[in-house]
Amino acid sequence: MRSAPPDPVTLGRRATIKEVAELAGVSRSTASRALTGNGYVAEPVRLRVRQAASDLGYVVDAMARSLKQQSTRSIGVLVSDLRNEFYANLAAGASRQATRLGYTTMLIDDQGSAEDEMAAVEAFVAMRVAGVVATTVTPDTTRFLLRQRIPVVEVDRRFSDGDCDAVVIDNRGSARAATRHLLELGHRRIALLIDEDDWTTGRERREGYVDALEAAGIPHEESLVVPTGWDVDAARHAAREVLRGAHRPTAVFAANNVLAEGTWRAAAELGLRIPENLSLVAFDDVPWMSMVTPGVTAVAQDAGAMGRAAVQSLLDRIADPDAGTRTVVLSASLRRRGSTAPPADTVL
Amino acid sequence: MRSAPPDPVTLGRRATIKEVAELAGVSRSTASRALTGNGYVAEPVRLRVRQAASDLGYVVDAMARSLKQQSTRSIGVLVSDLRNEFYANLAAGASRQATRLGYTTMLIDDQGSAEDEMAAVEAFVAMRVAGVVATTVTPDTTRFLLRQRIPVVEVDRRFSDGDCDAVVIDNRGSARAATRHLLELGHRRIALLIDEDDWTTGRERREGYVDALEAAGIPHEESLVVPTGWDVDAARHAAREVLRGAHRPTAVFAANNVLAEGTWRAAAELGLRIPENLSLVAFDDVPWMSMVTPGVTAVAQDAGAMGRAAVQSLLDRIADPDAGTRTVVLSASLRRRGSTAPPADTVL
DNA sequence: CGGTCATGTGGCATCGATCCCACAGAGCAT
DNA sequence: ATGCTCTGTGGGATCGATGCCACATGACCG
Repeated sequence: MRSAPPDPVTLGRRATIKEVAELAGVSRSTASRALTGNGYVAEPVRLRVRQAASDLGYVVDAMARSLKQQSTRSIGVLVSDLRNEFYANLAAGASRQATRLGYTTMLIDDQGSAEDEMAAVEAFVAMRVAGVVATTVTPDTTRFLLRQRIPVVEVDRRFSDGDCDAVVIDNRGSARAATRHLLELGHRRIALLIDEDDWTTGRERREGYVDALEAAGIPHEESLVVPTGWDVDAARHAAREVLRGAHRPTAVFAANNVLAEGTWRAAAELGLRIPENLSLVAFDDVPWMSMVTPGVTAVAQDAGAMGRAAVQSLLDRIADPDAGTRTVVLSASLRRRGSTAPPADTVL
Repeated sequence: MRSAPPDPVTLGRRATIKEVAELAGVSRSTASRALTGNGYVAEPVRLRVRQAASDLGYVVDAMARSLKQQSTRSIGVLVSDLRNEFYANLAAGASRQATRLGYTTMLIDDQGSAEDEMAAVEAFVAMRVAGVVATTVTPDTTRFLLRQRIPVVEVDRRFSDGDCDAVVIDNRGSARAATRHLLELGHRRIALLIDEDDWTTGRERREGYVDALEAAGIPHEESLVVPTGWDVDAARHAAREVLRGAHRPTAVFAANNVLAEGTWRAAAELGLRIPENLSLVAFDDVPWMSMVTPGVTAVAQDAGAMGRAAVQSLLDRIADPDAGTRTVVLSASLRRRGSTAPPADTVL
């Protein structure tokens, strides 16, 4: 029976700073100073300690550290659905920015459910995260975190106006620009396909649509605002209804990428050619919109930038907890593609 | 000066179990038992403690708990690029499964960089995660974690054959099926567009392609295997080169969704009609492939299922650290769409 | 009435890292 | 010599929750 040398890394338990200190022949205090760089340590001692740590494969126990320091270097990121590219890009931007600034990220996908969301933030509180970036679905979430004195940045949509920082895009202005684009092409009957009204995103997009119509002196026709469910099929059915009639709109403004997909499929099913028979503008540019023929004109919001900005805001807030709350409004741009053209029966 | 009642939640620090115990008029031990449910507590006492906890907004300190218990209920998930839908779906599947099983997730996007990857796993070790699910880019990552005695499950690609559990799909078989589909349609000159060979994914897809050709008795022509970079532009250029010649292939098998996008764009630029002038099969089905006309025939792998399976494997491993390592191979299916048809000059 | 058991409760050490404080020794000026 | 500063090190309390163990109470039996 060969006996392997007792390798503290491969065999025993995980090394602690006490073991590092013993191996280096110093006290725990000195080892701690040598490794963290806080306080005096003679150079040769520092080297000895570092060597011992690496020999033992020592990695600091973040639990013990933050218990003592009463603070962590991690933030919580909460999104509604990672499978949706918008949230995925948002999360990626946030996570990378956090890493860059020396924080680790706890990311939770709450599936858009209020219950899961509350469970998620409880986990964040338990982990004593330094702050949270979230696309919430109820105002309770932010309220709960603020009661626990944990800074929050709401992203994409606002629920707690003024009570916390936020990062959003100019939904109203972008929706107005998209609608104006259609008006300038000569469209007069423009349908708005929209899934909800409770969040600032939906409400503001609708307001922007109305703004543009009013500015053009066009009466706001209630039947052209089409409420629908949140998934592709619901949107497809709703679009089919509104596009079937003889007096159908000449253009559709879809308030998000899912609704745009539904509209696109409905048009194909009805044999409507885009843009000859129907113009289409989408809110939220996603890859398929530039892959199809013709490409879909869309409002492009930079989700990654929103994530980065949110983390930046959060860390600013952590650095100065008493500053006034701030809302960062990012701009979005309209990407013109082939799906929008003057209506067939119009001469400009 | 009005003096507000001293509200422990809104004002002071975060409540500790000691404060809960005092408010309930019991000892810390009893409070702990009442809240965790381990050990005897009389029913009225339990209620009093729970009430006190909720009055104070008490949330357990996960740091202190896991320091004491020497274990955590969180796992690390490491992916290469959240902006890529494949990884986003994988992460979503993993995260949801973990939540379902009572674990929290630390998710890190390492941008496909070996350095970031090592930093990420150091953070995981520091947080004392119970295990890690990762799409790694070097064998070092897994090795490092295993040395720290942290269970690892490699997903999508394997680097540490046999040393740890893994969840992959049947790349070779799926690539074989995709190639065979083209052969059955009558194609004989089939190009393979591929970006790398170092990972098991690329290597196995290539092997599957070769398998199918050999089985059909078709000589493997070296010039039809086209190596390219990893982004859309590189793929587009490479595809343009191979599709330009007179003696061009009648079909292209793109080894992932990015390469398929490049091929699609190159074909459009060259005025090649799909499927009349060129058939296209992709590995990894993504939404645009069913939005464009014609739809793109593709091997669909269920990334969410891979994430779920990986977390399941990880928790199995945590439950039984000494079991033999296991590799779960998920199947993928070929979705036939309009982009594949018999070559123009062939009569079947 | 003493002993045993079941049911509850509290004291206290413990997890690992940090950091305040005390102190040692060296160098230097008074 | 005494007092002072500067550099460097170690002792020990501390963070919050847990869970072992000892002990208290009451019921019940022999």
